Amino acid sequence: MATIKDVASAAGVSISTVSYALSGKRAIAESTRRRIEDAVRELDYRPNAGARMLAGRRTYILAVTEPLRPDTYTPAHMAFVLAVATAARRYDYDVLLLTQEEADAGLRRVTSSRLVDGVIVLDVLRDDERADLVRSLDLPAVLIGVPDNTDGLVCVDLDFEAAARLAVDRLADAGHLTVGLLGHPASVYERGSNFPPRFRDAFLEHAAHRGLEARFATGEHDPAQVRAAVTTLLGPDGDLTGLVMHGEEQTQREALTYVAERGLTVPGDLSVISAGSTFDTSTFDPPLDVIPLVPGASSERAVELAIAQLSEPVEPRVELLAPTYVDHGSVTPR
Amino acid sequence: MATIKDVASAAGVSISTVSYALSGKRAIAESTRRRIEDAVRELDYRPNAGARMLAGRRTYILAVTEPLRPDTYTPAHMAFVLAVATAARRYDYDVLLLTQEEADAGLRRVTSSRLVDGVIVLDVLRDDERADLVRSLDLPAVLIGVPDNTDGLVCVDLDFEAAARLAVDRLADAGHLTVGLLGHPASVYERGSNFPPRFRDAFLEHAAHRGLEARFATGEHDPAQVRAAVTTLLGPDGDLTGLVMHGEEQTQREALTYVAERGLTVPGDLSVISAGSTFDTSTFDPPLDVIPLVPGASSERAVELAIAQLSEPVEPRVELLAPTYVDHGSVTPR
DNA sequence: CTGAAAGCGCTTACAG
DNA sequence: CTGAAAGCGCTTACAG
Repeated sequence: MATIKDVASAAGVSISTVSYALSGKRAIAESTRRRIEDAVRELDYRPNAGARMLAGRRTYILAVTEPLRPDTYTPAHMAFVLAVATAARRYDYDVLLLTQEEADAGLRRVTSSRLVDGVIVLDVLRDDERADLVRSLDLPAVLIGVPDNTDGLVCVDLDFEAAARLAVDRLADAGHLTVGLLGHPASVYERGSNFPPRFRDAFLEHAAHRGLEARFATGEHDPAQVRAAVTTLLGPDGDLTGLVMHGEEQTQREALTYVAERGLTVPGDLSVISAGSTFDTSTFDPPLDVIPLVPGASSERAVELAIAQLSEPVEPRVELLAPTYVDHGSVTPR
Repeated sequence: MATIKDVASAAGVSISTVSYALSGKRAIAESTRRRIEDAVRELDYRPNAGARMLAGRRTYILAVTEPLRPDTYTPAHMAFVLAVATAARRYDYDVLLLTQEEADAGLRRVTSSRLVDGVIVLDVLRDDERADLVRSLDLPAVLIGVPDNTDGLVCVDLDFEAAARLAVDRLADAGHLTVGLLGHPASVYERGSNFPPRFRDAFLEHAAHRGLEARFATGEHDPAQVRAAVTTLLGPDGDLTGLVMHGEEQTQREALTYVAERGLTVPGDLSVISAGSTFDTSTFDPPLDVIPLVPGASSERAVELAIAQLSEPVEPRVELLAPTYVDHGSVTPR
C-alpha cells in the first residue's frame, strides 16, 4: 500500500507538501499540485486512516446510535440511518453504527477512545438516557428528534406539531367536521417515543381549536385490529369524513383496503391524509395526499450541525423543519 | 484524556508493560497487573483508537455493506445489520456502515485506507458486483448469502433449500397433496436477490419429487394483491390444504386474516408453515409453525470467519446452516 | 518478568 | 511557495 512518502518521492516533493496539497490547507504551485495529483492517482494512494486520526484532530467518523428497540418501525428508522450515512459521506465522513446494547457504554467507548468526531442520536425517547450522556460528553452531538428536556442539546426534526395542524387545517378548510387519526401501535406511544405523541396531541388540540370532533385510534400490526380501529374511527353512525394516518405503511394500506371493502370511496366519502410518512403514498390505491417525513432533510442538517461543532461552538437549539403538503387528490370538500 | 503514559506512571511501570498487560500478549506479574488495572480504572483510560490502528495491525472495525435497495424487506435486512454489529462487539469490533452509493467505491476506500480489518457483505445478489470486488480485495470478507458464483468466496447462510424441503416434507408427511408457496414481492425475485429463488426452486422441485401438486404466488405490499394471491393459491376448487409462506410479516398476517375471512380455519382446513422468517410467528392468530431465519446465527459465524482470517488463512467455502422446525400447531394431518 | 526504543504514517507549527 | 522535523499514542521486536 502506497504511503505519503511514496507519493512525495514520486512527485519530487516533501511529504508535508503532499499533505498540504491534499488537504488544501495552504497554497501550492499549480505545477506541483499537478505532479502530486498524478502521483496519487498512479499509486492509488489513500491516506492511512489510523495515521490521519492520530496526527490530525479528526477521525472522519461519526457515531450513529439507533437502539432499534422491539416494536420500532424499522423501515423508517433504517431510512434515517441510511440518510445519515449518506449525508455524512458528503462531508467525507463515515458512520459507525452503535446498537441497543451499546447505547450507553458504546457512546462512552467510541468517545473516549477518540474513534469518532461526533454523534448522531436517532430514535429519541421523550426521556432518553442518551440525552444525559450526550450532555456530559463534550463532543459534537445532534439528536434527530426532540426529548422532553432539551436543555443544552442540539435537536433537529420535522415539526410534527405543525404537520398535525396542517393536516387538521386542510380537512377543516374543506368543511369536514369529524376527523380521525389512525396512529402507530400503542406500544410505540407507551415506550416513550417522542414524535408520535407530539403529532397526536397537536392533532387533537388543533382539531378542538378548529371546532372539530376528533378521534384517535392506534394502528396495530394485526390486520384485524387495524380494521377494528378504522371501524371505531368511522363511528357507529359513520359520520367520519376526514381521516389522517400517521403510522406504518402496511397499516395505512390495510386501512385503505378495508375502507374500500366497506364500500366507502376516497375521497368521495372519506378524505384521507397520510402524515409523517417516509414511504411513497402516490402508489397507494388511491394515491394519498401526504405530509412527508423526509429522512434526508433532518439528517443532512443534523450532520451539518455536528460537523460544524468541530470548528465553532454551536448554540443549543431545537430546529424544527417546516412540513410540506403534497397533493394527490385524496382530500375534497365535504 | 488519559494516555498510556499516564497509566504507566500511575502504576510505576513502563508503557510497554501497560500495553502488554492490557493485550495479554505476555506474562505480567500479578501485583503489576493489579496496579495497572487500578490505574486504568482510576484514570478511565481507553486506548486511543487512531494510535492503536497505526501501531498495531488491527483497526477493530468491520465494514458492513448493506445496499438497502428499494424494495428490500428492510426489517429483515436491518435485523442482519444489527446482528452483525452485535456479533462484532463480542470480538471487541465496531461496525462501519457502507450504503448503496458506497457499495463499490466505499469498499475500496475503507480497505485501502486501512480503516477496517474486514468486510461483511449483506443482501447478496445472485450476480453481485461486490463479490468480484471482494475477490480482488485481499482482505478478510464474508458474504451472508450465496451468489451464483462462489469461487474464492467465504459464504454463510441459512440452508434455504433444506428449509424448503423441510417445509414440503412436513406437509407431505401429514398427507397433504396440494401445497402452495406465498413468496416475496415479484420485484425481489426480479432484482436478483439470492435466497428467495433458492427457496422457491427447492420448494417446487421437492414438492414434485414428493408427488405433490405445487403452486407459487408472489406476495405484494398491497393487501388487495395479497388476497388475490391467496385466492389463486387456494385454487378454483379450493383444493389447497398446505400453505408455506416465505416473505414479509405483514403479507403473512394479511394472508391469515384473509383465510379466516374466507371461513377457513388453520390448521383445520389449511395447514400453514412460515419459513425463513425473522419475526415472531407465535403471536400470530393463529400461531404459525416456523422454520426461522435467525440473523444472529449467520452473523456470528460470518464475523467469526472474518476475524479468523486475520490470523490464519480460511479456505473459500459455502457454509449452510441447517434449518430447524418450531412447532406451534399450525400443521395437522389432512 | 520488565524496560528502552523504534516505528507505524500522518498533520502541523516552525523556518525560510 | 516549500521543507525538515516534532509529535500524535500506541505496539512490538530487541535486550536483559
